[in-house]
Amino acid sequence: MRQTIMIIEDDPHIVSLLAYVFEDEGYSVLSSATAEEGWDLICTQQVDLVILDINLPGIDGLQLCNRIKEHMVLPVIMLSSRDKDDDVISGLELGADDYIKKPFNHREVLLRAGNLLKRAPERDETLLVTTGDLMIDLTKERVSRSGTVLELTPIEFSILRTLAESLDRIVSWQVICSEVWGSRDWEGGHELVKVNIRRLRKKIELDPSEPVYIMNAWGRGYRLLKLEYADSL
Amino acid sequence: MRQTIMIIEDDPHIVSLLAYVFEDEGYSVLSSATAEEGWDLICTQQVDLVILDINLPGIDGLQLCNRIKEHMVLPVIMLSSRDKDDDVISGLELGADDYIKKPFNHREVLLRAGNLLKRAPERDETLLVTTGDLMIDLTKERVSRSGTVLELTPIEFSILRTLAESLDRIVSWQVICSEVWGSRDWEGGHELVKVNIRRLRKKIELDPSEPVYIMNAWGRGYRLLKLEYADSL
DNA sequence: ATAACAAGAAACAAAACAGTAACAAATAGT
DNA sequence: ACTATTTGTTACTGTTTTGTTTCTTGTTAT
Repeated sequence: MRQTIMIIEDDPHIVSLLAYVFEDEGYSVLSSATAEEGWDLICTQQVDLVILDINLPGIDGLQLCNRIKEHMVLPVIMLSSRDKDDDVISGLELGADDYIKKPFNHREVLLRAGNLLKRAPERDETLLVTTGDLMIDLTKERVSRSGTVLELTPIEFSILRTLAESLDRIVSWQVICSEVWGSRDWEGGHELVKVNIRRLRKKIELDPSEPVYIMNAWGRGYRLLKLEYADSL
Repeated sequence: MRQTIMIIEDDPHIVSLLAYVFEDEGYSVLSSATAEEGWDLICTQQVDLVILDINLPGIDGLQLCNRIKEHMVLPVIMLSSRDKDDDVISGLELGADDYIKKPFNHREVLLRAGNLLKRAPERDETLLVTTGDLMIDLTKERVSRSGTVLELTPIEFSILRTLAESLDRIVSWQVICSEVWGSRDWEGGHELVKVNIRRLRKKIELDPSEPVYIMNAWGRGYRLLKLEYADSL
């Protein structure tokens, strides 16, 4: 899903420059010359980030920023030619996430925007764990690999959740046992985990005999590896 | 719980100004004039945010930022007198979360720091011990040398952890025994430690017959030496 | 220098462990 | 009640780890 940048700025040159830069990087761009129109667009369209000039005719950028922050969770970058510290400060105090002074370098804008967007999705979807091509949605209890949904049984999912909650850290079979089955007579616990790990691997690993996600740490337990994602979804 | 700001900056005036400002707002402050010392503090102390000068003697701020971002989740604000766009950009590209140019307004620094901390409320509990090219991640239970992961057995790791927790100090074989095996009949304990130290060295030392990391203190025990890092990762 | 002792090295067997498969019991859907 | 799926149990195999022993090398103190 492409992310959308909303540019609110009355200087058409700046708008077209920014639009060009962001579209070139694969973003969708919306723009508006006034705060009023911008607000309407923000409310009706799917917007992921707002770039907002301080100097606007009518309602100014600071007021709009304030309004945005009161009503929604949405990153805002303020833009200003005024070089006074006061503006930076009032902008940030009103909740702006970043502040860039004109004239700006377009690479800097891109990077700062990217920075904010990187962080944004983790905020509301805190319960999504990803590693490599694997996506584990702990809220919806759904697991997918490269987009295709994997059907896990309750116990399989429960084990995967336990591992995902300690992503990249080793989880002993004792911990898995207590997380998945609650208190349980420990006899056979080790075996149980072994067998179910195998069943889980059969479903989530491309080649279960050469596991990539669930790795064994000899004598210590299992670890769901944190992998950087390949560029496929 | 008070949040801790780490300031890495070689100009003592700036350090004391920032320290004053942040402490006044209720933060705890740690500081260091060099990247090396700063890194050690970040690894061993609970730090929530780093303010990092670009110009530092020895290893510079950009390199340290890079290293931090590779190993932990921790917001970084770069600080620089250089006003060139290139610096801003390379700082942000290396993963810095924000960038402030000197001279700065102290309110602005506070607000930007507050912004980052708001977003990253959970403290990443990375307990990292480094010496030379060795990295021992006590949280993830993972050891790497120059970036490559070393596979240690439970006992090997347990010994290394014991030594790492007393970095640069001598640990007797009695202490190793009780840390690794718990209470144990002491017969053969000395031999056990000897053999397993050897096994450990075989894996972590480049040349096990010429150990660099784990040194023997004759008649007293072993010591994991604290080495300054080569600039290789 | 040399005895006394600590540490390094190598080899071996026992124990612990992970992976695998097959099968029985429990559970849910029809 | 019957079938399919899920879950628990047991058994087997090959591998890795670990404790023990023995021998060699190196260090310290007399």
